[in-house]
Amino acid sequence: MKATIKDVAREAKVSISTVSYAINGKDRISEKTRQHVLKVAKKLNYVANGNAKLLKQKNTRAIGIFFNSWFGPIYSEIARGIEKAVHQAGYDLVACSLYGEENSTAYKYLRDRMVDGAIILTNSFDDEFLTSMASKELPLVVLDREIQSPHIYSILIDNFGGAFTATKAIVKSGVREVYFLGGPEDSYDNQKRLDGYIAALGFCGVPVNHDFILECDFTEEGAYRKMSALFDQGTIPDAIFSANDEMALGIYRAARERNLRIPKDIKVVGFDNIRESAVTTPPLTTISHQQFEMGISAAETLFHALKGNDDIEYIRIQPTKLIERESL
Amino acid sequence: MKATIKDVAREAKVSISTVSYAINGKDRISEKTRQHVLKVAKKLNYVANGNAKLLKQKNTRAIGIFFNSWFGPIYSEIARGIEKAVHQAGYDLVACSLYGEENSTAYKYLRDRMVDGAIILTNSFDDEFLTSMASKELPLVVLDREIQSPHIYSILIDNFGGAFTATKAIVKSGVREVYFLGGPEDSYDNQKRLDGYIAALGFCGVPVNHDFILECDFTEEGAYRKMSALFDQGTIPDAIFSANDEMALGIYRAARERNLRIPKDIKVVGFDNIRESAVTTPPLTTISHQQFEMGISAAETLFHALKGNDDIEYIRIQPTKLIERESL
DNA sequence: CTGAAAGCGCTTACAG
DNA sequence: CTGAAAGCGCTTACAG
Repeated sequence: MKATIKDVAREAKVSISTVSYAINGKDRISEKTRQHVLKVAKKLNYVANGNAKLLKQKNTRAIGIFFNSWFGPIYSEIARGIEKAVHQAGYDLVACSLYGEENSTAYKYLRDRMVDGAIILTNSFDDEFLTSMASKELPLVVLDREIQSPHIYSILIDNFGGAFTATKAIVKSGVREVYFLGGPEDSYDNQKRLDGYIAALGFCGVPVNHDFILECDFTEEGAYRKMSALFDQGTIPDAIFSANDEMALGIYRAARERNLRIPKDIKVVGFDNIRESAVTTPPLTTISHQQFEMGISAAETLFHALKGNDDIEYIRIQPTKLIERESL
Repeated sequence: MKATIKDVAREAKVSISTVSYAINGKDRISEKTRQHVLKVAKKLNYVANGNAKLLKQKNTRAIGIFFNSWFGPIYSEIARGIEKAVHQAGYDLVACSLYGEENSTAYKYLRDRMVDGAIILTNSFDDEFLTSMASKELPLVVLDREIQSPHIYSILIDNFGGAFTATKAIVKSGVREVYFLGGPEDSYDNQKRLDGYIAALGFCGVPVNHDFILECDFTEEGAYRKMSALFDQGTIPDAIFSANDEMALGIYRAARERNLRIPKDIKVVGFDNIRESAVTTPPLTTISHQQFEMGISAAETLFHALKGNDDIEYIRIQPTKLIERESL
């Protein structure tokens, strides 16, 4: 059985208070006593019970990172940034998924306040639940999503700006027939990216043609089908701005099957800079959001809130960058 | 401030025991009382303090998954499998990284026994530490690593079998000059994969040529450099078995720069089936280990151990499969 | 410098 | 069916 503070006290012939002081490095006891206690503790293989400690101390010194399901390639850089900042602050980071919904670990850990703060990478928690949970003692940071509520902070990708940059780059490369391959209409990201696309066309003096705006579903397979159909009816766009890289992969596959060359026959620009985009033939020109920095920013916002700062911006927008490769 | 059981008891005008019974659904109290208590609890927004609960109950009902750093694409499927099995068992799954080493969350959570069991996806914990932590109450499952110790179970990829299959497939395709591009010599995976390669050549009656065995470092960049040098000195292997997919990506890049065609000039087979391998040109033929099943297997092993079964195999080997694409 | 004691928020025999 | 009380393993005023 596991040794408790009592066992150590008995064995060391001191009181449990003394053991506690020794273990926690308080300077109230003599160095001699401390050393003695530490030796006994080591011998007994003693480690303090985390739950008892937390029960007294009230705070958990842990930050939760909650997401839908295990990280795809996109999330891992965000998580790395968060991890770095959280560690630096001396907190622990525990990741929980929402697999199982209301019975998921993420749900439970948030509801039971097993963490002092949380960073949320999913939209499976509904706004209402998050609003009801957030408090001064449990601030929340949501990524890529806007919730207007005290103690909830949003970090947003600059979807609009990224799409604007991508579309402008396409037009500058000399084409005027620029298609937009989008995600689901009700997707927040998609809406913003579409706005950026339209704004950039306007900016460049290219009229918007609504036939060029294709609705799809953000998946490789969906894009493959959509583009295959388009190609097979004889339409070969000069250029396509794909609202995410996954779909750009689908465009590539459909084009390759029909011997259409990228970028010669069709120029393609993506969004997200997923790992695959660097190794396609040709490598995909895309918009990168700075995941790592976004993670750092999320964690820092949280710690500011935890410190009680109340002049924190409720919304931060993370800049994007055009990654020029060979598909444009 | 957060409501406690006392607040609920006072407000509901019952004892705290009654509140506890009501909340936990024990059938010792009248339905009427229960409903009353539940209503008050809801009104007060009461949720039980997890730490206090755990302190009494002794076990955490949580499983830890510990890894080096945030999941690359390989790990996420394993995590998915683990998550599914853990959820099914009614446990929580918390993921912690080893970022920060001795001060990392993973280290702390294991040492402080914040979990009832753990699945370990890293070799940053040394064998000795794991051996000292493992017990009947805290069994451990290590992936892709062998530790001989009670209460520690290993789930291994069939590195040998996979390499054997890959190499045999290459020889069967009609070439006899098969190179091996390996990882670091002291890598466990690499050693087993090299053994499989050698065994397959022997099995097919092809003599082993030690000049064909190249040592590299499992990275894209390393492989790119190694192969560039090889090509530039005029050596163009008929075929290469790359001990992982990352390195196969480097081979592709070096070959592409020199207009060497795959598989016409060089056949390439990889190992791991990472996401990128499906979208290269041509798509990479590779060995897949069944990540998801491996995760399920890991979690199930853990729960068997937790239930006190003592006839569990200490080592399980996860089969591999040849994924035939177009690089062979 | 050290110890006896209260208390964190729960659960669970035990008594009635 | 309900309540008073012990106790889980700690921390931390308080007293000496």
